Amino acid sequence: MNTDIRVRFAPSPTGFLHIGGARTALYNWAFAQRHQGVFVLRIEDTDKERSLPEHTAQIIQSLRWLGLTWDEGPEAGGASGPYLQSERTTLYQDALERLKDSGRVYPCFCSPDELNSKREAAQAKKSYTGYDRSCRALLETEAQVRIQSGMPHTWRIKLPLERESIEFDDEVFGRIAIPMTQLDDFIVMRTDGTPTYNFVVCVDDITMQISHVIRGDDHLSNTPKQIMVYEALDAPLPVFAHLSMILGSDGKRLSKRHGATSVESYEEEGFLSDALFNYLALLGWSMDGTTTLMNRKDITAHFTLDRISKNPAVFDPEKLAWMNQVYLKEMGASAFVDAWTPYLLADKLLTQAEVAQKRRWLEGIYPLVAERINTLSEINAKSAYLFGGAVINRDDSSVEKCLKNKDSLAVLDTAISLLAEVNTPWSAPAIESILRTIPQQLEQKPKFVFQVVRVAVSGSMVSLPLFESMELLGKELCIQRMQHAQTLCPESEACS
RNA sequence: GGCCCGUUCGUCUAGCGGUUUAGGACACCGCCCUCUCAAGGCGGAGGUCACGGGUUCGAAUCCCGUACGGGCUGCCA
Repeated sequence: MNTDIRVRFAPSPTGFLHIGGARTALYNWAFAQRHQGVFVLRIEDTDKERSLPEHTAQIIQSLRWLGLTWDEGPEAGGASGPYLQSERTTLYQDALERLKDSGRVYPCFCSPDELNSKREAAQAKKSYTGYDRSCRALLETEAQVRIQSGMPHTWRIKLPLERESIEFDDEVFGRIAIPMTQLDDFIVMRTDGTPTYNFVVCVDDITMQISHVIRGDDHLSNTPKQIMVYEALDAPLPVFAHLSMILGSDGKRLSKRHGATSVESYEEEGFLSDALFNYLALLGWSMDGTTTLMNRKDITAHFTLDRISKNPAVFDPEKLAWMNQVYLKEMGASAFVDAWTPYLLADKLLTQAEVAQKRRWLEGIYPLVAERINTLSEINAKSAYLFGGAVINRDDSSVEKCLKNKDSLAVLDTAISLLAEVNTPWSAPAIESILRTIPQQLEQKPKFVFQVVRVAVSGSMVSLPLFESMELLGKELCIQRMQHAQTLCPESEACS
């Protein structure tokens, strides 16, 4: 393991794992894998109001499901813990003390109201809205007196005013330069003694020795501020790589109104971890412009920061669906049945014991259904008729079109009598060769004959392949269903 | 308002000054296959590379503007 390469994913447990967060985690993970580095999971739970332990559990579950395992973090441990920000307060205190000792921060006694009115005034004049640094001019003795007297105060970082600009090289965006005039002496410690985000994130990344900060580009503009913290703490700068955001189909930030946004919901809808992984990897990164199907190994073998796109990417559910089918068709019968089982149980199609007992039979459904679905959640609807008894629900319009025909009864009569005589193994090819004799026998079109049998046996004009379905149903059930279907047919001309 | 960033088929992208009549994938259309639906095979349509100026023998590729979109500008993260 290359311990010089250390990356992290730092979600706030204020909700489930978002698709965008998952991609950020994935890129960090892939980068760590590529360089045999260390992937750290850190939970940014400083927002007491919105942070919930169950959200942390949910995020952890989603990361695991996607196969994004971490080397250090909750449940994994590690030498640079704790990995919950709420348990790291002494680290932030220590860092602040160091900044006080080195004179890189100063106390600010301006009240929020004061600050607000200053800001509003500046806004009205359309001039610089940052802090005017009035408390920076305070004599240290005066500041001490005020602190001693218990006057509420924050601590602000003392920016190096002599600098013209702060510049850094982003691995994705290239060189970024921000004029010093755009930066202010931002607060690092609040009146209540809690540290602010731009301070904590730096202390954490420094103490965790993060070498590459790979995160959303909403932090691009925050980076210069954070560089100031690194410098004040005399810490070496990490490499920065910012990821543009993921958008919905309308070009706006991906949100609830675009449909599912949580990794959890994609799992529930029956997307495969491998497929979501592949899709997310390609949402903003490409290996060569032509390869679209890549497994985890392919991705980690080729993943480089310089091939990450600067453009925001629109999340395309249709392409994900297509990709999921590709993976469904490749996963194999056994894995398929395993993945399907929770859905079988949920819809009470089978019990756990029946699943085990009928495993081979269930595996037989795989090749029929895999190329007809996009997600696991669609399997039950497509295959429900394979689970019923002699009497099944039939789709009204299918009955109308196929069974109410004057020739339907004759078709079923013939089919039943021919199939009843089968004493070779009940197989799809055998069934097919028998049924194929009916059209010429009755002088009907093959399509008509097969559709009548299909509706009789499956209940619908649209079903999985007919002969294979009949094989799976077994001889008895097929005949019983056809007999029941006959009760829905009008009397044939021959009989009337 | 200020600053920062982005802009190649509907979508994801390839492209890093000449090999480009801009390539691939999803979606779309047509044909073939066919017991339905799919899947698969073959083919097609779709981009004045946001726009306008430069630089250059030559620009999607470099530079400058404009437009549009996004981010930051909090004692939120």
